[in-house]
Amino acid sequence: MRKSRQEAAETRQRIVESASVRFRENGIDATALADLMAQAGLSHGGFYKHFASKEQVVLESLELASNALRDGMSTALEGKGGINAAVAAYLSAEHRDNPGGGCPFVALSGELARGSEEVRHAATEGIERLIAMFASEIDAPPAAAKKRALLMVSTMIGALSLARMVDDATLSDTILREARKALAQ
Amino acid sequence: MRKSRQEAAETRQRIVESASVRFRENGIDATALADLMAQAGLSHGGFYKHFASKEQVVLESLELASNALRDGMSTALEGKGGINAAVAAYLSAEHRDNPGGGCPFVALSGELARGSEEVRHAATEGIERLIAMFASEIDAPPAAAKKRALLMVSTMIGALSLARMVDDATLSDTILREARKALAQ
DNA sequence: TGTACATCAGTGAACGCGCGTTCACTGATGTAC
DNA sequence: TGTACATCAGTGAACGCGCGTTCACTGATGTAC
Repeated sequence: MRKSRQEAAETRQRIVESASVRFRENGIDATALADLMAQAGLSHGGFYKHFASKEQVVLESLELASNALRDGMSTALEGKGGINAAVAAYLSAEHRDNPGGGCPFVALSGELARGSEEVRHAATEGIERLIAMFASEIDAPPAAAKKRALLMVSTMIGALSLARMVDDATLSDTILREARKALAQ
Repeated sequence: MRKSRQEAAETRQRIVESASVRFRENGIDATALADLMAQAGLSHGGFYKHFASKEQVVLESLELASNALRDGMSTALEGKGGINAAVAAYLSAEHRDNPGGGCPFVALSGELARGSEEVRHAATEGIERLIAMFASEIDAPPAAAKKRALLMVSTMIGALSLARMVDDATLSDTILREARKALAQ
């Protein structure tokens, strides 16, 4: 049953991808390794042929999700909509309703804050890069731009958190809309 | 070993209190019933003499934490510092470093968003009341005051979430400070 | 290029453990008369 | 007020289950010559 190196590398990538989705959808603790192996089309015993522990796939899938978030924001930022388009994409009903493909810092904030040193470090790096990306698009001296970006990201993350917790669709939409309006340049 | 009705009521209260702290500290899933019963000075078998399920103590402890948060904010709001004092208390290093006694909507945001209908409803009620409390202190027509309060709470929750995830103390402090400055009246 | 052997990706069963929940039991409290 | 009985808060062991992790095994791939 041995697979070629390329196939094995593809399998590994598939596991990380399904992990990054399932973790954001259900939480890290609440996602079993057997679940994400099944999602990747494998039986659960093979997990340890690719990873030393659950912690390791958590780290890699967090990095993947964090990169994907920045890629998405970057695409919006570089289009003609600029910051407003990126904010609108982040604070959209679509993002709210699809946590599995969205911001890991909202979907997993509690678990990341309580995570291991390595997990918190990976989270910090992703957050710093996200902030730097927004800061680079703000027309102000670097220090001021970073502070403004810090605040933008705080409001975006808080608004999305609230919009997901609330079970009242109208209130949830209003939270997103008000945050979008407040952050419009 | 039967206890008097008053003692039993006090025991029940103690369980809810220890649950509300442990859930915010460690997360709901990651907190075992045996843990919070031990915290309340009891063996775990007695849990079901007071509650039908873990879900029930989750609901009651969420309500307790939500009320306690509003009481704290209300005390600050009614002092001479007004909104600025309430915001400063929420966005303080002390709050950041003591999740067990703090805002449940930050400590548990992911788990609440993924929770049962009842859990999400309890969360929504707590959030709406918190927003209404801030709105009532804002000098503007009700609809505008509510929108402004919505935005304030979004920024507060997002900033505290970020400040807790980040492992860089300077960055964490800066996030809190910038949010405080931005929300100053 | 062919051949013989070593490697290792993936399978499926098993492991030990901690969890939520249940249960028989104890003995102090509550109730009926 | 006293007495006899019913109730039930709390204990500690047990339950079934799902989890992360390990393991023996298979057979295709990789390597050495």
